[in-house]
Amino acid sequence: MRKITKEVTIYDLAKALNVSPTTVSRALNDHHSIGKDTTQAVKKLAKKLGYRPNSVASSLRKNKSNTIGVIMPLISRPFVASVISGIEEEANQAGFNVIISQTYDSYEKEVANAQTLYSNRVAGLIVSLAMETQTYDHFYPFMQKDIPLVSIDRISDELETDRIVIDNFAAAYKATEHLIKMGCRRIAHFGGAQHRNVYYERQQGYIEALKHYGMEVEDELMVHNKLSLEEGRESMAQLLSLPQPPDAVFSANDSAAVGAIQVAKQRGLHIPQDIAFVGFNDDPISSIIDPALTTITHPAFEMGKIAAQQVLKNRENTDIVQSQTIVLKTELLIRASSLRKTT
Amino acid sequence: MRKITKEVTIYDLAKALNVSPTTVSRALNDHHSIGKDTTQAVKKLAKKLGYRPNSVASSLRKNKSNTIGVIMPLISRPFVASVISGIEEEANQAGFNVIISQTYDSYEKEVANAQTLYSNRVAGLIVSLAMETQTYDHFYPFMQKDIPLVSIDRISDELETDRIVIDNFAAAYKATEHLIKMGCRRIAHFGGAQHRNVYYERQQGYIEALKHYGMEVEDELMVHNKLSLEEGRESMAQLLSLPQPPDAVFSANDSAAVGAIQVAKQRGLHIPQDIAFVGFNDDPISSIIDPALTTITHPAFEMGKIAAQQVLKNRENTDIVQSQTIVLKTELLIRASSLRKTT
DNA sequence: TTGTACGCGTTATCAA
DNA sequence: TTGATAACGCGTACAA
Repeated sequence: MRKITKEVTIYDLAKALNVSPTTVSRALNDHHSIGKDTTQAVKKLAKKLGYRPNSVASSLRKNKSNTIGVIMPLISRPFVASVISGIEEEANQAGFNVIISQTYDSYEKEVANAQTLYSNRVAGLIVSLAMETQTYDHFYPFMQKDIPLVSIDRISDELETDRIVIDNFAAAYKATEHLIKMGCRRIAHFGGAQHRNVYYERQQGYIEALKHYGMEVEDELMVHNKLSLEEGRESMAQLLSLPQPPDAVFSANDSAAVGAIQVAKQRGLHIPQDIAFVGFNDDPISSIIDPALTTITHPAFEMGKIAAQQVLKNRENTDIVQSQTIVLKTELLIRASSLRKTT
Repeated sequence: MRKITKEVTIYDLAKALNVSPTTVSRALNDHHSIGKDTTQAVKKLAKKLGYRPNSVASSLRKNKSNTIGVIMPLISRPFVASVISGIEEEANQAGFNVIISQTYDSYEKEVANAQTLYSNRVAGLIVSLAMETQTYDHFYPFMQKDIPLVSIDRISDELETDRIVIDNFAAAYKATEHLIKMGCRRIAHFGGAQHRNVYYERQQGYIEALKHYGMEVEDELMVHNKLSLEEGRESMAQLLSLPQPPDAVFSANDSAAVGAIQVAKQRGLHIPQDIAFVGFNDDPISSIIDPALTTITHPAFEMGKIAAQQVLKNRENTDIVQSQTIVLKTELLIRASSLRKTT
């Protein structure tokens, strides 16, 4: 039979040491006003008796927990997993925990998650919006209570928060320009939902590069799908059945690009001679596919760290501060899938 | 200037409706003893006033939160990400949240995470042990307080908890047997740290299969590394420089197998004719590498769901129940990397 | 079916 | 440098 031991509280410590609970509380929190010996004695006894701080009680009293809430579309995406690791690292260093929740790109789930995290009185919230989301009222309670709110990657103009993003437009422009310089003349694009900033901006970067180099922007070469491996395959098949198929694809993510490469290979096309590919994200699969996929690198871990830093920084800040937008650098990582010639 | 609105509490609702806070509390929790009209009126007003339950206060009062703690080695591993999704799905359905923490396979991190989760009074804990961990005292407080504790995948004999695992021995046996039946005669093995059950069992399955088919178990063919892609490469290079290199590799995970395949291809070896490969986990990269990697499928999502179910089931259970071990099925997924002949 | 009164463990406030 | 006291918001024994 297991023994259910009663919890040790600061009262128990106080009694045993003949001091007040206040003193114990302060000692445990390294309050400056407590004598060194007292502090040491308290900590020593706490250790001896196996005292475990009850952060629930502390959170209630302070009306704020030591937990940062995180809402992400899907943690199994390598990009997202890295972002979370970055958040965790920074949060843990500051003694904060992280509650992670997934939306599966559903608006409903996002609303539910936001409410739950609010109920848990998270000290801050880091969000990457669900694909579906187009209204933002569910974040209003956080803003009303001045709970730091930071958007990552997938943001919205209608949601005024600190933002950690990359320059999707520039990255896409660079990717497309690279294909052009490699001699590609009919460049297709796989894009995602256009109401989500990242996909819109990537498509705009693509379009702008084409225009700048005097190439036509053709609707039949701009495909919108869910950017899964499967849909990448389907879209590729569709493009290859055009009277004039493309000689390159710039995909808004790696999964779809990899699917497309698989189809192209099956059809006996030579990559990159017959058709070149550029993806986006630098997921692990991008370096495994053969030929290796040229892609855009994302500083995901860094983005997570900065997001957590912003939350921690804004934590005590009741002032009216302008929301910040931090834009991180991306790089074009050239690999075999697009390297038609060496410059 | 943002307004900091005061929180709406059950007291506010009570006053407005001229009932007691008790009634409000019960109504919100659908307590049977409260009249239908009262309940409805309370809920309606709660919605109108934007009442948000304070789960921190509730947790303190009940001395138990509605949060399940999760400790995993590294969430960016596809297997782990799936497990977490399974946990989340089940937990959310029951109105529970999930706090996720990573150990990065470090013992110290694991201890710290356990303490933090304990301080947060999680309602249960789901753990997949860090590679380093060899002592288990940090889980003792949970057992003492009868907080449901469930181990997943990476377990220990010394840690008596419910367990959700796969039959690593059988899976490894099947994988090795498959290679034998494909005509391989010098089968190497990539294994991980042997004090961690999963890697030990996989190696034992490998050894047992060799023995059963009258093949010799050679030390030089059993390589232990960290099973990363990079170390897979190194180990492969090393094996290929043997006087008698292997004609097959059974790797305890996919990453190392993929690295090995890359090296074999670079050396001009034909796969699977010259050398065959089997991995473990069915990670996304296993189907992207060319030739596609034969591997063992893991019901990761399912394992997560069951783990959460166990936690929820044991939640109110102060009885002395024997800890359960649930073993899930794996499958050998045969792909081109090992298919030397069709049977 | 509803209400009264208390306590969960901690910290903020004010006083000493 | 320390202490007494109240309060955070909720749930529950007990009473009505």
